[in-house]
Amino acid sequence: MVRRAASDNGEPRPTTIRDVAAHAGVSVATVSRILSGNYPSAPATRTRVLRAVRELDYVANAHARGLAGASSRSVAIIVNSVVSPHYAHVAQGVQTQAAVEGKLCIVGTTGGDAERELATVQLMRQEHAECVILVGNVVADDAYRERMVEYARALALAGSRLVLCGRPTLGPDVPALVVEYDNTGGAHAITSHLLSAGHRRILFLGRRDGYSTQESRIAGYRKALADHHVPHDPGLEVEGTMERGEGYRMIRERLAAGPRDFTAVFAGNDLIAAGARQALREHGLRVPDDISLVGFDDLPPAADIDLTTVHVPHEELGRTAVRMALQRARDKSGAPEHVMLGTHIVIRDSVRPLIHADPPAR
Amino acid sequence: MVRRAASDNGEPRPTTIRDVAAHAGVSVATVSRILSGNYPSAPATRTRVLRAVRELDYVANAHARGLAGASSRSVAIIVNSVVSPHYAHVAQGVQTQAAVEGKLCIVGTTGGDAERELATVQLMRQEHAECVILVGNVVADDAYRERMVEYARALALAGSRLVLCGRPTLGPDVPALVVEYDNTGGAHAITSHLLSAGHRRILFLGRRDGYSTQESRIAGYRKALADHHVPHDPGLEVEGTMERGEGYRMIRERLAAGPRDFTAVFAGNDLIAAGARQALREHGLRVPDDISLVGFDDLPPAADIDLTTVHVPHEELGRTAVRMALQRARDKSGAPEHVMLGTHIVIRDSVRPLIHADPPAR
DNA sequence: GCGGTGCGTGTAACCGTTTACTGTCGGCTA
DNA sequence: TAGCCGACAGTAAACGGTTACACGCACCGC
Repeated sequence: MVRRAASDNGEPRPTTIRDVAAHAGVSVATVSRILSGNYPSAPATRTRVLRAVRELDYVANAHARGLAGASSRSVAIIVNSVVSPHYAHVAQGVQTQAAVEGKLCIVGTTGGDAERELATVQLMRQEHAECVILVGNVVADDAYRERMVEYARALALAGSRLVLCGRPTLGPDVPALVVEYDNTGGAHAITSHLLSAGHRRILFLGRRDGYSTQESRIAGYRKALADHHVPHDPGLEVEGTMERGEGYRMIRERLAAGPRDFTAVFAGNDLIAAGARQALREHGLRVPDDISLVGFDDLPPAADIDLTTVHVPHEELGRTAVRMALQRARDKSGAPEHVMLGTHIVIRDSVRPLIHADPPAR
Repeated sequence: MVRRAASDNGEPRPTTIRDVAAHAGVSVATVSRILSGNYPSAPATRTRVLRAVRELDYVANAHARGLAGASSRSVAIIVNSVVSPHYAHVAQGVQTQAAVEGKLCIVGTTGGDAERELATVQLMRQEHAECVILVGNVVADDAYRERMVEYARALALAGSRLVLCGRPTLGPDVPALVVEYDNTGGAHAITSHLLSAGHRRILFLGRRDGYSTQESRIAGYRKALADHHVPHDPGLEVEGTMERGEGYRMIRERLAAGPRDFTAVFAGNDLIAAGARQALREHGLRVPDDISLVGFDDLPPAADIDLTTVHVPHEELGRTAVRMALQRARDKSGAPEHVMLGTHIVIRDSVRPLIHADPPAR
């Protein structure tokens, strides 16, 4: 069947590689090769083809390319939410590196729901993204883990690499790359900072179970206490989710329940710290004069409220994830499988040395 | 050529629709129809096919689908940056609505650069996204506008709809949908709020030229002054970009330049307001006791600093953009082309009535 | 008993690329 | 001058779906 020329019927359609080939008087293979770049071609032909591309305003169809070619030229990122600064910064890193490598960036959100996360991974599987970057924690029961392992295998089979970004591995024999950051070290450092300032009763606000980043942070907190020979009081670890409102609630309830038995607060992230700060202020306690407060993440609220916190290299995390995955696609053997990025504390103005011992009530 | 079965050679590959068809003992057409949903099919066949899909862990190849089918099932959003709360919230809305409609979400970032924006639109054109949502302002020279119009036509030709989200239209005969929000009304309302509290000398912090949202906001500010018969002093309009640091800088420089000649500050957005607030505080001026301050956007920093501001329905903006575009894809005639979303002021604690007239120095 | 109807399914063309395999041609070597 | 080689370019077979068209068959009314 003869192919329609762009002008021979009423309905216009986007120009295809065949139109370009015809216009330049060459075959489609030649056009394809010249556009792909790295094939030998006569300068004259090359010029003719490029001129045809320009004159016809041709852009290649990504679906056809993805179908025929080996690679989809796209990178997928799956996060809890796009508005949460933590994820947004990682996503920014992913997007940046994707652009550098000439890849498209696809995003999916889960709202923290394990079921939606699994569904989104399937979606990305359909898409044959070159890599699927999973960011953030979900509470993982065994059924979830099992299905995720199955999906990880399927992804590997389809040629895309799964990258776990700041979350626990799936197991030794599951094909996945891991890029994480030093939660324990950061928590240790900032707890030590408080301890060095004389604080002994430090309230920890966050999650204890199921969320690996929080578990690591609390581990760092405990280890710092131990290293400084300060007895560990489980009663100082308060449980709450990672939102601003929860920080507010935790402090409110704690202060309502009895006399204050702590001189410093270590919030599991900056959002919680912001909420906690508000509750403290409403209770007449000013940071840092009356009480010291630190957070974790070094994200927007932190600078605004002069919070001493732990800096997490969020964008670098995203960039590294993409880089690792694509590097591994090129060179199966030489590329790293596991990267740990460092963290460091950022000192602002939310900690004061403890002058005289504030005797704990409890 | 006979098609390989999944097991007949060493290299495994993802299962295709043919594998499913073979496994279920039907033709590929039947599988495709059953999976697409809306075709009549015998219950027995249907069950067999679905079981085969499950047993073989089949997922359709999105590229093949996009190539063969009419629609790409994807939605594209192009923003300045993913970390900026304004864009992040719009993106969240887009993502949410895309998920509801079963579409994939592709994101591109421009960093505010017109050239990158154009390149990103081309990228989305390759992708044949069902709609391309452009958010945010760029300074538009004529060359830019001309190329964008050309791209808009090309997008329309390829069957995807361009949506301009909170940015000026491209012209009457350019195929594009527009969804915007009431900047002028919001600025008018919040300026009136200050005026009603007795303020007469209100410093405006923001951009005057080239950025349509800021231009609309300043127009609302001026109109409110006029409506309240307050003389307009161009000297009270301070020029700066939309970052936090700029708010800080503008206030610093203003206060350093001479005696304070204003009793309230209207910041072009909340970020600027946060920066301004810090500069004011460092200058010994407390908000709201010594000076009133309002912002625009109602984004995260606003609640933290108790800022009275204008609420912009960011997520709704994103959702509406997707909904409009897809609705229009279904029904070319009946769908709206232009939507204006309302804004309203949110009163917190950053404005105080002016008790006695603070005589302007200038 | 026969054409009509409609449901359910199969056949195969097509979507727009990439790329393995062939072919051509000019120039160089022996 | 024959033979070979390398540089370019063309032919056509994939890639994995969707869907127009054709077809078989059960059931209907006459």
